[in-house]
Amino acid sequence: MDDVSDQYAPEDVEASVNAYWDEHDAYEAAKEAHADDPPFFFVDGPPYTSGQMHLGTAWNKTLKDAIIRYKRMAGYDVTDRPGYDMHGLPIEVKVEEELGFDSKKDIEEYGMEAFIEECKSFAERNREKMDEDFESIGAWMDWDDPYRTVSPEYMEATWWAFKRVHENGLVERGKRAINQCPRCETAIADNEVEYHEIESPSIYVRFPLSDREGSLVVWTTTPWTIPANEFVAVDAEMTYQAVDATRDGETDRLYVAEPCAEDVLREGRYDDYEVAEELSGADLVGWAYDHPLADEVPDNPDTEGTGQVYAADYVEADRTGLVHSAPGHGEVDFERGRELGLPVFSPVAGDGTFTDEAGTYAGRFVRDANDDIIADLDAKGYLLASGTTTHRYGQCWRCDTDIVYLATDQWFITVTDIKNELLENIEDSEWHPEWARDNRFKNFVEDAPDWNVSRQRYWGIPLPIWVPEDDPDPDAEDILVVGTREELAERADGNVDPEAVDLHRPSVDPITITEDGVTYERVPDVFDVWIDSSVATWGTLGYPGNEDAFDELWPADLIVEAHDQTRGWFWSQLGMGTAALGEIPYDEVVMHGFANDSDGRKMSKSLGNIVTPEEAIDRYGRDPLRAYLMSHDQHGADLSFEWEGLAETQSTLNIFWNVFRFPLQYMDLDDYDPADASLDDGELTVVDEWVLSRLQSVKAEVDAAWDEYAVHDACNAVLDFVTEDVSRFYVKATRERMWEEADSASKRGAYATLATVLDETIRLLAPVTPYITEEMYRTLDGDATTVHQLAYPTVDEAYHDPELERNVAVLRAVEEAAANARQQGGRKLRWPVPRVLVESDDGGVREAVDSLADLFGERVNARSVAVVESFDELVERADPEMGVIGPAFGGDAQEVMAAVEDRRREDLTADDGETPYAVTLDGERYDLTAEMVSFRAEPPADVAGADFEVSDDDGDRTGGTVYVDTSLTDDIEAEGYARDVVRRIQEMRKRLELDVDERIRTRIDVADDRVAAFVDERRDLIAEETRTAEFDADADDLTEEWDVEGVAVTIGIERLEAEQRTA
RNA sequence: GGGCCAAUAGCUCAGUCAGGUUGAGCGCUCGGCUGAUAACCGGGAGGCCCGCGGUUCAAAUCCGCGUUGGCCCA
Repeated sequence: MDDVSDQYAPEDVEASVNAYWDEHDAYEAAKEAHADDPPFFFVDGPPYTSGQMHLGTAWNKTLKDAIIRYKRMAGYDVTDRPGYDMHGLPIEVKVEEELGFDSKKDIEEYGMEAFIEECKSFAERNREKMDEDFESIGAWMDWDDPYRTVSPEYMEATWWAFKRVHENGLVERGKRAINQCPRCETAIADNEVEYHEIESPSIYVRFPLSDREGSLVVWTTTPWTIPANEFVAVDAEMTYQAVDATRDGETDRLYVAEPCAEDVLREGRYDDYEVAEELSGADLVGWAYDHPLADEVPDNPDTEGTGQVYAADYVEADRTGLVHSAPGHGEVDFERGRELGLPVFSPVAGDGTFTDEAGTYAGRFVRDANDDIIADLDAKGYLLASGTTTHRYGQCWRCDTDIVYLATDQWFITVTDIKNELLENIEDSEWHPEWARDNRFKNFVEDAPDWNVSRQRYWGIPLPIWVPEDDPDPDAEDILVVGTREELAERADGNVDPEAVDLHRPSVDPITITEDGVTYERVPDVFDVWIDSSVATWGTLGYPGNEDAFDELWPADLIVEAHDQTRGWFWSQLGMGTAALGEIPYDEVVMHGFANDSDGRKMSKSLGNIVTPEEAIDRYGRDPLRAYLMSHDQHGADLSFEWEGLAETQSTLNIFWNVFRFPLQYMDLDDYDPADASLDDGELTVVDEWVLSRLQSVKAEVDAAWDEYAVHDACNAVLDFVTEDVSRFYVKATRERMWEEADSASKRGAYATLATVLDETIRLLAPVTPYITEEMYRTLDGDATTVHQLAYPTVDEAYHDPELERNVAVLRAVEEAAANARQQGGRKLRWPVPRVLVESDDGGVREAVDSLADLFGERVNARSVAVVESFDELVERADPEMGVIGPAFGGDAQEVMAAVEDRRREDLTADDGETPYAVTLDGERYDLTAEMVSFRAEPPADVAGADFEVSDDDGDRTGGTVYVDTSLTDDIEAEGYARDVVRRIQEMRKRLELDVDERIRTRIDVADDRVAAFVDERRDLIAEETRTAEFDADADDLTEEWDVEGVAVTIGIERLEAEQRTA
């Protein structure tokens, strides 16, 4: 116990605990201790291995770690396998950057296999770094065996699932409108598209009508989609106008929506116009027009149905009210085109260049061709107006390249076919907070489109789809989907070793399968990386390779992620779980928030407001950071990171440290072992009983909080208990008992109580602050290898006494008021007061104080305590009412006022009963009416009062007033001065660094004779309190002059010779 | 453009579901305590509860419309 540091130094504690954990395999011990407990299947949402830990991931892993530690202590065998998401475009893009690549061509030239190797080693390097990061914040997970999405077993889990999805009839190949990143040359999912403001062309184009005079006017920001225009959409309900517009003497007939007419004509710089006709949108349907770029793009399908007006629900009265529609370049256009049975024309390649189908524009990058297209339209007289506009536009989430919308052939999981099942399965999961599921997640799932799972890339899990070699566009029933490596080995042409095969590209690419005379080859695509993590619940268990664990554990009991995962992992798992197995793969979800900067803004490089976990740990330590993060709302609310808040948390833990350290030296002196503490040994006082009861209440509160995974409530309840109840009240009330030299039942009771409180508090906080609690546990007990293998404390009703808790709550409110009154009376706590009166009209309050009167008297340092319903010594003093006195007495009013002011009621009361009150001035009597004087009740001289307030059993407020009599007697002065002297001697002892029990020689010279007499009178008390063996005028190891209440007191102390030091 | 969440003391947050005198911690300031002492405790100052409407005897709380921030979607 000697090596417990005076000051809570997180870095020292954490370093020593870390070394201890390593040396004693504490993590393994904790796991082993609960190996036979019922299982708890936690699944780690795999972080992506493209970067290092930031504050948000630190929060996430800390929360998971706290829950895992708690669950373990609560008696579960917890699955704690961490995971890493290691495939995907983001890593490819980083590696491309490292290698200086610009396009897929560079990759092909470098060699696919070499490139994939680079991606793999990049992901592995990052993973190892992240292992260290997560371990560095104390996350106890199975770092020796994380699941990695690149491992053959894990990849197999996706194949297996996808095969199930196919068997369920939910795999489909088809043309869809997709987002294409022209740089990465792959389709990207809707949720991989990020939106930003860009400047684009803004053009108004005339589409000349075929069968009548005039033109339709459309507006677009993507001139490059006009070559693929196939129809114009109108709102059937909207009113359209035929407008004869005149410019430079020429008149054009233009068709636009009525609300848009004026704007369009202004844009077209027409001088004048006349409305020739009004029509509904429905009237326009079926009208044919000539494609304005028919000459330039001869391949644009000129079939039955194209080049016409149709109604569509995506039309708004915006710009022109007529919408240029190109099914090959937009999702809504695509859907409507499909309904109408129109062909899909998308003359753009994956790299964003026009194909040969685009005629004169072939080979040009689409956005580079905008100007030519505009010029061609202008030359042909179809350009009504041309300018620019800023608007939101999608870009690739990884390389920030603006996307192009294309219609290409992709592989889909048709989750829209099972929408109802998805929504039903959501109901099987419990979310914290609830609104995240019922509002946010449900809305998202309702709107979710089919899942495009194919990516035309390299670093990913290859699609396990084989298609007939002579049928590149097969129906779903004509494809083969392989579910396992074993199956691949069985069905493949040629030899495949299931143990050795690397499922990555390019090694799987050449594998063919021949069945029933048809040879199949693998489609070259890889999976969308969201597929990888979507199978994490069984991937974690090594399924399908390992079936036992799956049968026992699946589905997951709990997952824990931030709110961005509604669209991510929460969704992908629901989608995959439902499509493959018909079930949601997790039972409970904790959705936490984001770590923002102190202004609530996102931390970002560009804002320069990033706080790293490393910096936070360097400045304040791991436990303080963990406790700080955990003390904030864990259910969906964002955190605004504040350095001051972190500092505050550290000082809270410092209080915990002090509470822990305080009894050690006394226990040490008495050879008391806190590990053997028993509440049956010694005598429990009312404060002991109280703090033990509070401990039961706190455990009940903490238990309820953990049930909801409200880690913040659990953490704060314990920390509040430590600071508020243990430090501020219990320790203060118990100090003197520990200071007693002789062994006593009371002291042993105090030791046992504090040892019990510490033991349980340590265990209650262990999940959140693992280092400091381990250090404390090792100091106090250390019997088990680690505190984290012990059982989480539970409520012991035998020590629960709610009535006592209520009474003490009243006592504390009253005590606070007494301190206030003392301050008003100018009497510091060290000086006793003759009496304290508690006045309350509430019987419950009086009973509470009565029941604890002795304790109360001690705490407020009062010689006597009285509890009364009303304090009968209050003095009513007069306030003259000048509004009445003035008019009544005229010139004498000022003197009357002075005579009335502050007089006691009985002194003012007229003795003849003629009038209520009277005063006499220079022998002349002035009668006063009741209206002329008001009274206020005041305590008598030397008594100060202060109000207090408490809540009663029904939660209503009640209270009263505390009166402190601060009058002095010789006896009180003597004790006051003596205690002032004691206090100074103690400080000097401390300065000399004397042992607590070391005896001294003391000299006291008081400059004032009266005070000197008081001090002399109490020499015994002083000697006892300061362990003074004798008073000696020559004691001078340390001499100091003090000012005690304005009197100079010179004090000297001296060590005794060695043999005399202990009595 | 749409959905969800948040906005309360200088700062971080309770209180909002179930309407009934806005609380705590930190900071500031004044004081106290003292062998937990580079620790600890008390008093005080400090609030148009984001704004505007509405419901109600009564709104921080319920409803509507906005503003700002966060997340998600288009």
